[in-house]
Amino acid sequence: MADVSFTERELDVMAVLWTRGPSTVTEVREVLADAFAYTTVLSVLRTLEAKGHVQHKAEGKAHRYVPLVGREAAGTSALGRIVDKIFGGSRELLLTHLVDARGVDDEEVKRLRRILNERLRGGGRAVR
Amino acid sequence: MADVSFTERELDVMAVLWTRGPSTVTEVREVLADAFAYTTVLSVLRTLEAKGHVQHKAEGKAHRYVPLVGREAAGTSALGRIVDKIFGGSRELLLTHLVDARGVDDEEVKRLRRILNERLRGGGRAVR
DNA sequence: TACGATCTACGAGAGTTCTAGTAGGAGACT
DNA sequence: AGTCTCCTACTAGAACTCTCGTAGATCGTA
Repeated sequence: MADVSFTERELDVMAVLWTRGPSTVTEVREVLADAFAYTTVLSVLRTLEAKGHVQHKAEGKAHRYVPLVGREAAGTSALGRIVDKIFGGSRELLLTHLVDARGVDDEEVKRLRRILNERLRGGGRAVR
Repeated sequence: MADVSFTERELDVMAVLWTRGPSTVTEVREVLADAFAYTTVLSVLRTLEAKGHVQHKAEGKAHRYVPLVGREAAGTSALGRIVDKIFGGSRELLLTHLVDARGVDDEEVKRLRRILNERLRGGGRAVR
């Protein structure tokens, strides 16, 4: 699989496509937190397309952009980098950090634990 | 706190400082996976210093660079960005992803669960 | 002192990222 | 047909990133 990494701005745009689904420039622009020129958003989308991360289909005279890379692939890539470079390869350290973050209460920790339990209860796949 | 984000190469170098501790250019260079010119590594370190992420102290005629930003801060920043942008704010989704990664066996999942249990057993701090 | 090794400071070129302006096409309305 | 609006294509400049070369300082040693 090709490298799936995004620049800051590209990630902003991909985030919109992931949550909203296929969108036009105008739609993406409306969702973005900061105000950018229409052409700025268009440029980012075109760059993403050039890199093969999105694709467009005509819709009237506009283009609707469809993400070709899912959250999964992007997440795998980004998380891998973080685990390696920042947490020295330790997933434990990363998890510790995750639950020490502000705003994580016991309820959430329990939900997280449930995920692990389900994974252990055979919900998870075997090690390949 | 100032923005704690690193470019790819800066992160490579910070990773060395985090694992090895304060290091000279030569030391960092030896640890880096890819072969870079001495001056390349020096430049990265100088850039990091200009941004306030590291500091140096003289040691003989060489400089020893000390990280001013810890794994913690960098991790918080990077993880926050990923949770927000890629996993739509869901730490659960991130964790699911983390344990679905290749190479994660049941033993590791149990270790991770232990971390959560300890956190619940009051090892964790109260919610501020 | 002269030489070689080592190290920093500075400069710079190539490539990427970020932002947005301008030009021009196409549909809608008068 | 003329004009307004919306949209894409193209262009471009400023800033940043990545890499490394060259110059010059310093230290140890012959």
